[in-house]
Amino acid sequence: MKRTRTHQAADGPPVGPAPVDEGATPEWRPQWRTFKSFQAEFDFSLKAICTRMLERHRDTIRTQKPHVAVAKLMRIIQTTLTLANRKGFHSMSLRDLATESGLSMGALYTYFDTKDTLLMMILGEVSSAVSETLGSPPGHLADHPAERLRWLLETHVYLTEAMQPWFVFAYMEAKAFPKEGREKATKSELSTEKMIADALADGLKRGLFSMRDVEMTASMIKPLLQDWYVKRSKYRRRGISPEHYVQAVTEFVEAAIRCRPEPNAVKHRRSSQRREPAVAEPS
Amino acid sequence: MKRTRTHQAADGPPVGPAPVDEGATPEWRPQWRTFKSFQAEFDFSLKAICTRMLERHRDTIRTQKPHVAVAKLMRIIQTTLTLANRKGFHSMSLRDLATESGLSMGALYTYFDTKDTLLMMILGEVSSAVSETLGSPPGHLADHPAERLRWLLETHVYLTEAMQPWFVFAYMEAKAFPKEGREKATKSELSTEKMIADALADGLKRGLFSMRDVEMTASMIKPLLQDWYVKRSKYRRRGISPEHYVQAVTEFVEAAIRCRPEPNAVKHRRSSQRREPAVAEPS
DNA sequence: CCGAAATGTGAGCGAGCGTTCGTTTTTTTT
DNA sequence: AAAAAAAACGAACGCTCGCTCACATTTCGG
Repeated sequence: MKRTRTHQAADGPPVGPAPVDEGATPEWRPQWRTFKSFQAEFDFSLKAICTRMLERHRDTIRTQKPHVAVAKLMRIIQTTLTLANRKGFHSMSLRDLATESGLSMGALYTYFDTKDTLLMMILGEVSSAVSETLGSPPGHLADHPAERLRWLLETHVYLTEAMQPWFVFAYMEAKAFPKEGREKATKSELSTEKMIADALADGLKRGLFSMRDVEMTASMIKPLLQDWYVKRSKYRRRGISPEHYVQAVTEFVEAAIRCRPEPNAVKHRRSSQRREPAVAEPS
Repeated sequence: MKRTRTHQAADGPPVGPAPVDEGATPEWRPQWRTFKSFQAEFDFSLKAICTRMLERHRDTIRTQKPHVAVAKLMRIIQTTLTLANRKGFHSMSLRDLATESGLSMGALYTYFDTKDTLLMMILGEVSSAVSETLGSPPGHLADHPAERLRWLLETHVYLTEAMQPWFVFAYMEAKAFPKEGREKATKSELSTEKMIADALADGLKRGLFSMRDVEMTASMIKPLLQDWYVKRSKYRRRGISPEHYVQAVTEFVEAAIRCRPEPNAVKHRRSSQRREPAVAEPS
């Protein structure tokens, strides 16, 4: 009812590495990835994550057969995320977890030795997912801060979309982490902000952006990215797709830092329709 | 070490209702309030809040003498906010609370009949503080959406600064509210967003702002306001004052929606120094 | 300075928590 | 099909929780 449906490539084929053309200029490169294309590149399905989880904790998990272990882990983790995000991790009892996941109390303890270990296992997957995806931006973006900024926003939204319950979990339970975990969370949080700040500083130096304070601007972009997963249900209710949100945030940020297109850089779509006044959508 | 100290009126006398002039034009009005001026207008000290709290719960609080009740309430609430914001409300035991606040278990129960009641009492003060301050914007802003938007951002930041632990508490414990409270929180959250959206829509209609989607823009401004109290310690570490933050957010938002000064409206300071490129502050 | 009203106290209650472990069930190997 | 290995089970344990209540202490008008 409210959908404006302005995002462009959505529903189209996932934009891969570089199928030349479709537009006009030869140096066109498909910048605007879709969530689908992200999913094609990274596997953050429950199964894939639990498989990695098992490998990382072979010594503590007492179940031998991998396929059995992964299957059970999936049930445990799935249920944990659901219950914890509803009532909080501390309020979720292991009896609840056992009942809902269909395992017994004893069976649970084949996969972790402490409730806190379960928490840390989940947190671990979140933080390694962050460094796997955001840690190594494509090299060809090194000299293009505007593109790199977009890539950061896009990747962050898509990652947190793929692992939404995980990120909500990490975000909400962060203060209860056993110190070691809390520091890990803070560090990862700051490193994202640092990446944004670097792109901003770079663009500022090249005269592409304009802002008063780089660090401050970076720390205002961060909550925009977090809002996507923290308030996911609100956006779902309003029918906002990940692509739609990426576009909205990108436009908002680019306008705020007065982002100008790079002179001889990759061209990005949307440049023609960019400055129209737009129509109000009351209420 | 990092402070840039660009905010103007700070340290100066609190800007009251309307001491004409200081600039040049006669219709100058001091728009940029300080946190101090906010505090002069509203009393959100612990004592004041606990006094209101007592009045609102005279029937459930069994202590007769008001000054005794307020004193004890202050100890209880103060301790609750501290402990709950450190470990979470559910992880805070009433024994902890009793010890830290210097009361006995039994004494606590003179002030509430259930742990959940304590939670709801705190939430109640937060939500009534919101409606008291944000609920009635000064009438003279009715026809000036840009000024109204600023007033909203400013007031929100100052309110949450004055009651920071309260807001963190409400934000973090929201999902554990006994339903009634959860709905209240959601409703108040949405009403703030609605106020922002109204100002945006108004400005758009008058041709002062430019944005693609009003509702979406409003929902991106909200997290910027929440960040102030949720990540308060980060900003404290960096030496950012409330005034500084208000300014940064305002500039960021106004640039994003391409806010233009209203033709024949109140003039606002800062317009001269506004569009300079600024210098990077690396790392 | 008394005595009644108001406050404060903290051991004790049952419930529910995280965790363990002797046992049963299932699976695999022989 | 029997024996061995692996996995699942869930009652039981010690502990902490929210909450109560019979009693001790303080307050204060007369």
